[in-house]
Formats: sequence, structure tokens, C-alpha cells
Amino acid sequence: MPHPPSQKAQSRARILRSARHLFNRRGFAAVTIDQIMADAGLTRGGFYKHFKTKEQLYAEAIADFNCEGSETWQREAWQRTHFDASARGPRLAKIIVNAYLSQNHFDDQDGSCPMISVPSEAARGSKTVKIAYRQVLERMAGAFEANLPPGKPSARQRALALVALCVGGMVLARAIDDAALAKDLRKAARAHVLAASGWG
Amino acid sequence: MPHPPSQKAQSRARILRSARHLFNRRGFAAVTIDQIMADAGLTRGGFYKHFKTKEQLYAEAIADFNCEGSETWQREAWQRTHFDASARGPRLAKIIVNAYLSQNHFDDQDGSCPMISVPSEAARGSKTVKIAYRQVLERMAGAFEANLPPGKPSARQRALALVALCVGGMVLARAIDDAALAKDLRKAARAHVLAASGWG
DNA sequence: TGTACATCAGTGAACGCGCGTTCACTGATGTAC
DNA sequence: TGTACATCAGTGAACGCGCGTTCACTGATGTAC
Repeated sequence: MPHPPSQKAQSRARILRSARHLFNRRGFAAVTIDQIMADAGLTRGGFYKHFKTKEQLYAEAIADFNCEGSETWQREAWQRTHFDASARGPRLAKIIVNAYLSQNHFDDQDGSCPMISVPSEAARGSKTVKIAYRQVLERMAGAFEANLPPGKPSARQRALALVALCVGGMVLARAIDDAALAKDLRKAARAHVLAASGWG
Repeated sequence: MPHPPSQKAQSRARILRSARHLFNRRGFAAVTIDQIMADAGLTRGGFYKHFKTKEQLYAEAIADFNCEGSETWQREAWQRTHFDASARGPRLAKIIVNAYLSQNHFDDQDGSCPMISVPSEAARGSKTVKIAYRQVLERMAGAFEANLPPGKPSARQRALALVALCVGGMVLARAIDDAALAKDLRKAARAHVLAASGWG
């Protein structure tokens, strides 16, 4: 097995990252394999040494998103809470909500959560795409649920509603052409989530 | 001006309806002008007698959606509330919420609200598309706001959060490949909206 | 009323263009001896 | 250690194909006389 040992893995990771960013920004159909490979510093033909099809890349690109990942808007949320690295429980949940509904996340078209950037396209995607999408959803719902007290509508159910609120607020904010209304949507969603959860 | 008088308007309406349904089901990029025209009972070339470009059609197709419109899932909601045609105020709001988060709406890929079927594509659309999108949002938010009591977070702000919750719940439900979780999302969103608004 | 004409919604072939995918090739690397 | 060979990530030209848009044309209708 010649060639530098882990170079292929690195190329694959670069392709994945480029794909995730470009899909986020422009959507599945509007992005070219040529563009993805160029963005990753490679050329067209090599793509099929890593992925079987464009659709498969799409699924992996969604799964590639990491809730605690390294996107700018995620890191900046931590910083704004004064490097409260020991934050746990409700404190952590509040940080997540604030980051998720932040202006930085709104502005970051490349690095945003796929639930916000590609929901309607995932709905039409393959089974593999939808499975990857559900994993992202479950991770966020799980983080919320763990920080909710038990109660009448189950913590799980309340967590799902809070996720829907966060995602819905950001998705709508992105889809309109009115900066003020977009801000209102984010603020309204954040206020409601923090009030309903008790994390405020 | 020859040709049957209002025939052109009828053709235009048919094209618009076909476009809205096909865009809803498959997304903007995946739908062909050929398919839209065929669905409307016309042929390719005639399209440009009605619309200047595919993008313009997209904007008009979104605007074509009517909140109190004639889609099946909308009518069935009224029926299920026992033809409560005199419903007003909170009673009406509850009917809207139940219809919006209903299984029928979930299943109706053709006739669903564009906020649910094409949010991430609208976010990348032209200014015209986003304006049309905002009008749909404002209509629903207005209907909610009118039925909320004044309060600390303004009725408007609470209305926006409720819209985000309804839309987010449905959007997420559509994007995953798990019927049970999809149902849970709809139920969680509905329960939360009705509880928070007092319409329950 | 009848007839010739003008209009224009709709037709369908054709044009460009770009994209996903394939494929023969390259050349840097690891392995065998 | 050195050398011939095998491997395979990456290259870039090429292939099909389908789509948005254009365009010359048609034919049913309304209008003018």
C-alpha cells in the first residue's frame, strides 16, 4: 500500500469539510463536484476514489457536523460566556441556546448547523441523508432533555419542542429579506426557549 | 386582442398551481419547466409567454399559497372541528394550529405551506422570493398575534415564537426518516403552542 | 351578415451550456529481493 | 544499501445527458369594413 500513509484520509476530510460548507451555503443541487474538489485543493476526477456518488457525499457531509465542533460561531459563544469552561447543566444549555440563536450563527452560512441550512433538502434526500440528519437532531434534543426537570409533558417531549423552536426561528430568519424581522425571530425564539426551560 | 378572453389567465393560474405543487414536492432545482408545463397541460415553449424566468415563477408560486386556501389538509381541519364555521378568536387559532401540525399537512407534499416545504431554498432565493416568503410568515404571525393577550414579551414577539415552533416542528418532522419521532415532534410542538398560547 | 386580416397563446424543434461520471494515464511512494 | 517493481491517490480529457431558453411557426379567435 504505497503513497504517504494517512494522506488519503486527510484528503477525504478536506473534501468532506468543503462539501459541508458549500452545501450549507448554496444547497445540494447548486454545488458542483468540481467546485467541492477545487475548494479542497484537488481535481474533479479524484472524487470517486473517496465517494461513490454525490448523494453519498451529501449524507456524510451532514453527519460531519459536530454540535460541539470547531466552527467560529460555536467557539465565540464560549468566549462570550467568559470561558466558563466548567459550565454544566442548565448553564451549559443556556450557552448552547444562545450560540445557536446568535447573530454569528445566523451569519455563518458555511459553518452553520445543517438543521438550519438544509432542512427542506434533507426532507427530499435519501434514507442515508435523513438518518444523518436525525442524528444531529437527536444530539441536540438529548442535550436539552438532560437539563430539563421531569414533568407532565415528558422532558423528552419538551426538549423536542425547544429544538423545534430553535431550528424554526433560525430557519425562518434566514428565509426572509428583512434584517429587523430576522432579529426579532431569533430574539423571540431565544426568549421563549429560555423562559420555558428555566435556563434563563 | 383575439383568443378567448380570460383563457390566458386560466393557463397562468394552472401553471402557477402546478409549479407550487411540484416545487413543494421536489424543490426548486429538481423541477423542470417541461414538467411544470406538462402538469399544467401545456408545452415547454409557452412558458415564456407567462413568466420571464424560472426564478420569477418560483417567487410567484410561493406567494400563490393561501393560508385559508383550498388544500385538502386545510379543509379537513375545518371538518374535523365539526364545521365550526363561526369559530373566531382563540377557537380559530386552535383550529389553525391543529391543521398546521396535522398528519394531513405532514402527508400533503404537494399542497403544504411553503414555509415547511422550501425554507432552506427560499433562504438562497432572490429578493423577490424572500419577500413572498415573508408575506406568508406575516400572515400566520398576524393571525396568531391577534389572538394573544397583551403582555410582557409583546404579543407580536410571542406570536413569532409560536410560528417558529409550528414551522420548526413540521420542518424537522419532514427531514427525518423515523415516523414515530416525526409524530412526536408534531405532538410536542402542538402541545407547547397550545399551552403557551392558552388556546388549548 | 360575411369576409379578409391582424393578433398572440401555444407549439415543438433546436441551441448552448454545464454537470455527474468514466477512464486511461501519471508519478510518488512502499515493498521485495 | 540499492534497485526493479507494484500500487493507487490524484489528474484531466471526454462522454452523455438534460435543462433553461430561444425562435420560427401555427391556428383559433376578435376586429374592421
